[in-house]
Amino acid sequence: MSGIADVARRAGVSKATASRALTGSSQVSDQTRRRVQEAAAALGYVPSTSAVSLATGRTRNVGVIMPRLNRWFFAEVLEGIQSELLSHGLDLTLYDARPGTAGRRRIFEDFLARKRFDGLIAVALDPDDHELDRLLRLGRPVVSVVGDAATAVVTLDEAHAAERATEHLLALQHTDIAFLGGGETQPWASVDRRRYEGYQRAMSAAGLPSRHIPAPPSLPGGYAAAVDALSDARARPTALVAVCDEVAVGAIIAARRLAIPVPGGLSVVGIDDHEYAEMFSLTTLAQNPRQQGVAAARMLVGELQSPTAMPASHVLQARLIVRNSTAAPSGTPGVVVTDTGLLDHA
Amino acid sequence: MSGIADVARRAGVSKATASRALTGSSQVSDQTRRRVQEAAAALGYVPSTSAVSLATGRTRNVGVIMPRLNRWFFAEVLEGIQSELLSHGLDLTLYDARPGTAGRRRIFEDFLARKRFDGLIAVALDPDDHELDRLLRLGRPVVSVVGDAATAVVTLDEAHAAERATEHLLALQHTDIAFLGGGETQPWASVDRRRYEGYQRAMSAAGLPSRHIPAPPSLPGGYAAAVDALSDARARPTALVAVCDEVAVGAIIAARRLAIPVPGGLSVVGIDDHEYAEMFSLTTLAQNPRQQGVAAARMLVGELQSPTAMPASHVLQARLIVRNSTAAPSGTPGVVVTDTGLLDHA
DNA sequence: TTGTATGCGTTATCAA
DNA sequence: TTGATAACGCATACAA
Repeated sequence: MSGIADVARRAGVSKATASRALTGSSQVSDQTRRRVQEAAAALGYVPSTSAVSLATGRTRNVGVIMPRLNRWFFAEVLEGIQSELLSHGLDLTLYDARPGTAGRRRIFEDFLARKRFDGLIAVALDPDDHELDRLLRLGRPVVSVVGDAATAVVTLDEAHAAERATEHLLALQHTDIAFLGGGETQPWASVDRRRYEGYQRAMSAAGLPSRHIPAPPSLPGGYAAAVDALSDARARPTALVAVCDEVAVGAIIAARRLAIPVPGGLSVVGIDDHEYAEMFSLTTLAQNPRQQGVAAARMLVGELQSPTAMPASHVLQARLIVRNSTAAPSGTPGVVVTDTGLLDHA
Repeated sequence: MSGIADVARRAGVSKATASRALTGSSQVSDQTRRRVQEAAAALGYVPSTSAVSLATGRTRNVGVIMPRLNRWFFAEVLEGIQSELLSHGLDLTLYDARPGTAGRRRIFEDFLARKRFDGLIAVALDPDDHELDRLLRLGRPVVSVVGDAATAVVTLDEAHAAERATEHLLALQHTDIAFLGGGETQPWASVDRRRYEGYQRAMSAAGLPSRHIPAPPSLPGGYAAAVDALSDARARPTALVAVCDEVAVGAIIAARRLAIPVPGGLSVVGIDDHEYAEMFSLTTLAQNPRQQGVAAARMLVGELQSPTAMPASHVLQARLIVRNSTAAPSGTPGVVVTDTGLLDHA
């Protein structure tokens, strides 16, 4: 409850020197600085954030806006951002902008305009033109995680990740490879689209036709779509590139249910290296969303400390982790697929 | 960029009336109010939050503190809180206070003390005495989601939920029922402990011994623990009460891997009604964390609008959803367990 | 190195 | 109903 005036009085100095001693900015003699600090500690002085903001124009707060919270990727990114901001003494205010909701409109029209933050991190926001405009007109630095810039950006090379996932299957001699994920008709999330493009690129480079099986981006979504797509033994592909690990795991569970051995009868590769990937022996292209959060926060903090031209770009590459959900298609000469799906070179 | 002075000038009134007209507090003639509002709209006037806070002492912001973000329960609660706050025009600042970390200490020592919020929502925080003290001394209303009060609280009746889960199995004639979850030695999360107590209560009421199988509170955790505990066919229980659905699903996957039919050879009941529950036909005691978030936010907002004595308590009861992961133990007279696990009365 | 005085953008008090 | 003016709690330009 005590203000800087109290601290100043107790230390026997003016408010101005007290302020200087505590913010560490200007020149203050070591002795008085110590006295002021002791007084502040003794009184349990905590500066009023609103007064500081009003006087300095800085909030010491960062906004984070994302389309949802309850998916592995988003939660991980958020934790990464949070921990990095924490270490800089910055607060985090969160905006949950689910696409197509009134809440999202409200956020863009009202909440962001309050500019309660020094900078903004947008995670997989996929803003439309109007929203992007709003974002940029804020006059605050913006860093995106996932997305195609216009702002500074930290992102996985989505297309390349999917391309390499596909190439992994191609190298195993698969030719009938389907992409599992993405919507049926409604507009795709940009991430899904880019991953699909990577898959297509690899397929056409191999002279093979693409094949798309729509699936909602969740484990149950992948499960349901896979149960459907895999039931017809004659028509089903020998391998799947899943849009993400959750969908991939859903597909593996579906295969088990249909008594299709993985990887003996079906290979599945994901993208993410999700928390569940190891348990399901899922071959995947690993990314590290937590690290992306940290990187984005760090980028923003740097920009706040010393403003630059901005639009930096930080593109990360996924790392292939081969586990036991991928193998050569059955019948491939030179390899034997055992019961347990282990691959033995004959 | 334009302030209330600009609005006042454009409307031809003083700053004071402009403020009154916009905040809607005092008496202003309809005509001037309209003029002021038009001026504000024309200028795109947005009040400075720090100035408002400094003048009023209110931040129009709510703090949310939770021990983690990347679990279904927490993400759902957070989404519920967020959406409710949004509809009241309140901002949300998030504190990720993972137990035992330096970050958590920093949050309690520094961040909360800044009092950037009018009130606080603590989700499954399990604060120790020192932390609780800090929380209460803040001089701001605190609402907990999950937890044993000292603050106002919105919570599931955890013990009763577990008790009913156990009773469901007892009614099916199970006698060898184990509790899956909770730590080996390290202090349990309070939720886990309370659920275990509910299980114990039902077991001893039935004159049966309790049996505890430790498992980390995650799907892979439940899987690993169940694989371990179920391998010995003679020693394994006929039914499991899982501490939560994620652990329950892990156990179901483990059972499938061990070729133990569910529910034919093993019944599993969870608590939550997680996103995955339906896909795995999991019998469970449903709670609605999103709704709990909404309720907590609503409670806090009410308290902010008209302060009361506080410590209200809002205890919710779980709802039993019987799916297909529970059945009578094999060999029970009067029932036949079919291949697919469907229960037929003979 | 320190103190004085002013500004930050509102709301709130007091007169008119 | 309205207007002038004083807080709100701090940082900072300027003067000493």
